[in-house]
Order: sequence, then structure tokens, then C-alpha cells
Amino acid sequence: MIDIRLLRNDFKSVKKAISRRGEDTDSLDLIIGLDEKQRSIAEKRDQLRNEIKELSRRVGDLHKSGKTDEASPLQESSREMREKEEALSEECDQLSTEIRELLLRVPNIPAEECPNGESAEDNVVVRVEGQSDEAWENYQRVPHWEIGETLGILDVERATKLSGAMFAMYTGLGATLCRALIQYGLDRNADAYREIRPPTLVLTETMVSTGHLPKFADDAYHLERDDLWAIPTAEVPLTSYARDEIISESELPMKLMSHTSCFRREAGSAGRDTRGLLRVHEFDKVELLAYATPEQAQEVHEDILSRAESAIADLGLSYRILDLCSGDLGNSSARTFDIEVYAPGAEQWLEVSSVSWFSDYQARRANVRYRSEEAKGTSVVHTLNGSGLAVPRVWAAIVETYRQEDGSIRIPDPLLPYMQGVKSIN
RNA sequence: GGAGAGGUGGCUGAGUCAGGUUGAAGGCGCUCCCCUGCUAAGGGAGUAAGGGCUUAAUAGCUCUUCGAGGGUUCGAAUCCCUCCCUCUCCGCCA
Repeated sequence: MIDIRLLRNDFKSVKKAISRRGEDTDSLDLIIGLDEKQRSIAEKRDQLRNEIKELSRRVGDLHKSGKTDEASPLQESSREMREKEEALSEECDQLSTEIRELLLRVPNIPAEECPNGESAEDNVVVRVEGQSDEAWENYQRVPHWEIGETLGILDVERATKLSGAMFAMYTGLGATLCRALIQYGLDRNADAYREIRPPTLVLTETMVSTGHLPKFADDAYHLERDDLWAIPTAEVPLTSYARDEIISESELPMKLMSHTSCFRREAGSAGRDTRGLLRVHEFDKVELLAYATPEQAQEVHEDILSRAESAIADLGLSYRILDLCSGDLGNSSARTFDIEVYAPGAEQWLEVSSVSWFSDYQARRANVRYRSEEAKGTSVVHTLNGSGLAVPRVWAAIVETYRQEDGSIRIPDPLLPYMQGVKSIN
């Protein structure tokens, strides 16, 4: 959620910044009008409340000194004021609710450095590492769903039997590889990130904090009976880890990581990328997340990016890094770098990590603050996160990239410690 | 799921069953000052968050918040109702 005071103080710049996303900004005009109205009513309401308090105090004194008869006219006028106060209060509450509902749907303000653009086409390629398209051998140009079936390590057909389309099931060494990737993803970041194993079912409030609700309810699984949501990413519980808390500055940056299952309905993408592991409803991921001061944010952003990148690079995969343009930026983010891995068999770039700086957008929703050492009072923290390792797409890229001429798959060196002595899958 | 106890500030803990400067005693912690070879002990002062308005600023005024919501009342931490959560015991269970 953006700071409404920013809107009051510098309406034009905010509007201009939001419109860089290609979003309609009419709601901003609406909000600023309602806000003005709300404040003027609140002022009158508070004035009345003050007068009522004053009267009550006098009534109390009169009762104490036995002058009960003198109290009744005061009580009468207090009752009248209360009626007015209640009317104003109600109006004021309605406006506040309306403002909040609108404000929750306003996306974050893109960072100045975020490049201009309308769509994914305009994302800036920061760098490309690894093999060029022509360099791949023919035996590497086999899609992972075919490899997986042949080697008995991926069973999409049975997964569909159990859960329907766009679910996957890893079998045998395929499952071991999956587990190895998770271990690898966690262990390499354990030097700086504290491991958390959070719940994967969360309250509505927890989903609102990251910005996944109310705007993107269709993308998430909801357990209606208990009003719980299946998390689409560990970003959701981790962002709420410190919800409604005040962190002391000495604890920042606070770095956390989690391995969880992630659940996505993929509402808008039915029929797209349906083969194999390209897009699935449930998958495993290691997520890195940090709370930071605004001053620390830049450095932490780079830290998460370099960790996410090196995890891919060390596996020997080809990848590229994109600086997302304003039109493609996620709703809650101010700046995002995507890491896309190249899958030579599927012949696609697959997004494996979005490393984002959310400025104070999520933390304001989650009410995570910190007490600064010099300035008095509290300030809202910044949140940052990115996937340290997203299993299915990395799994797919490994299987395709490491396919040998004989059809076997060589296990990349960094994963060997996690593979129980298995060096290749035949 | 059943029975009981309870949810108050950074923590602890009074106040609730006699409703009236109680945003809330005391203690701990923390900050500053004094005392003091050092440390410890001692003495003093301060110490919730959020919103609005005024101000160049320091600051001031005001409202809200004692788990949440509603009710009674001139006035609610305190009385009534509903819900949520925590703890203990029982049942069930990985």
C-alpha cells in the first residue's frame, strides 16, 4: 500500500509514476477526494467527542457533590451530541473503508531506475550467460517431459490422474533430484539467511499483506470452509513473520529463507505452457526474504540477486537476467530483476526467480516497522525477496542441459553431495 | 470436540463483583543525569503506538487503542451479548 500522505503532498508525481505501469489512475483522483472529505468529517467528530468527554466529567463531579438535579440538563445535551457524533462517525468509517479498499488496489510506485516499457517485450536484458542457441547438441534438444517419461523420473500422466491437469509427480531418482535441489538451495544461503519452515495455509490478512489479495484472489487456492489460503510463495508467510512488530534497527537487515510448497491456480494461463513442468499448480521453492532499512535496501537487493544468480550459474545452466520494465513489473514491486534459465529441449527461457524490492509497500500493509537509532519514532521497513531456487523449472533445465548422447543424465557437481552417490540417471 | 482459567503498555503485573482526570499503580528492562578509584550498589528524571489539526522548526492541541465486534450509560479496561485466541484437564490424533 502506498502512503496516502504521499498522495496528498505530491499527487502529480504519484499519478505520473503509477501511470508508467500503464495502469488506469482514476482511482487516485477518487481517493484524494474521499480522503479530504474523510478528514474534515473526522475533525468535526473529534471535536464533538471532546465536548462529550468534558460534559461527562462535569456530570461526574456534580453527582459526587450531590447536585444530581443540575446534572440532568447536561446529560440531555450530551445525549444530543452523541447522536450527532454517531452519525458523523458512521460516515467517517464508511469513507475510511472505501479509501482503504481503493488504496489496497493501487500498485506500488516503480523505482526511478525501473526502465520504461509497456510489456514483457520491453524488459531490459541485463546479461546473458552460457551457451548461445546454436551451440546445443541434438541430444540436448529433447524436452524434459519426454526424458522424464523414458527414464521413469517424471510421471505427469499419473499426477493428472490424482490431481488433474498441470500437476507433476517426480518418481525415483527424479524425486531424489528434486530433494537435492531443495537442500542445495537452502545450504548455500545458510551462512546469512535464517531458515524458517512456515505454515503453507494462511489467513486472509496474511495474503493481503504481500499484495496477493484483494486484487489477485483468482490466482490463489482458497479453502472456503476454514477461510484459509494456500500460499503461492513463501514470500507470503515470511512477509508476515514480523507483522505488527517493531524491529530494532540493530536487527536489520533481517534475512530469512524458507523451503515450502507453493500453490498457484494459474487462472489466466489455461492452455499455456501446459507441457511437463513449465507451469504447474503446485511446486517446491526455496525463497529468500529480507526486512531492511531504506538505506540498506539496495545492497540487500543485490545480495539476493547475486545469490539467486550464482545458484543457477553454479549448476552450469544457461540463463539471462532481465530488468523488468514498468509495464511488466509486479503489482507490489518497485524494481524487479528476473532470472530466466534456458531449457534447450523445451526451447524456452523459463523464469526461475523474480528478485524484487517492494520498498515499504508490503511492510505498510503488514505494519512492520523499525525503531531508528537517531530519528525518533518508528518507520516502515522495506521488504525484498527472490527465489533462491524454484525446483520444477530448474529440474527441467538440468535434465535437458545435462542429457548425454546415450540418453542418460549427468548430475551436476554441486548436487552430488545430495544424491546418495548417484552420478548419473540412466 | 467437552470442561475450566485467562487475554491490560517492550516484558511482568494491579485495576474488573461498589463504572467517573486510569492511557492505565508497582516491578523489570531501557535512556539520560547525580553519586562513585573501576565495577557493583544507591539517588533523581524520563520511557506505548497510531491518526488529525496548528507550527519554519522545537513543540502544542486533539482523537483512537486495555483480544475483536456490538450493546447499556452523561461517562466503560471495569456491566451485558457475540466471536476469536492462549493455557490447563479430558477425548481424538501424525
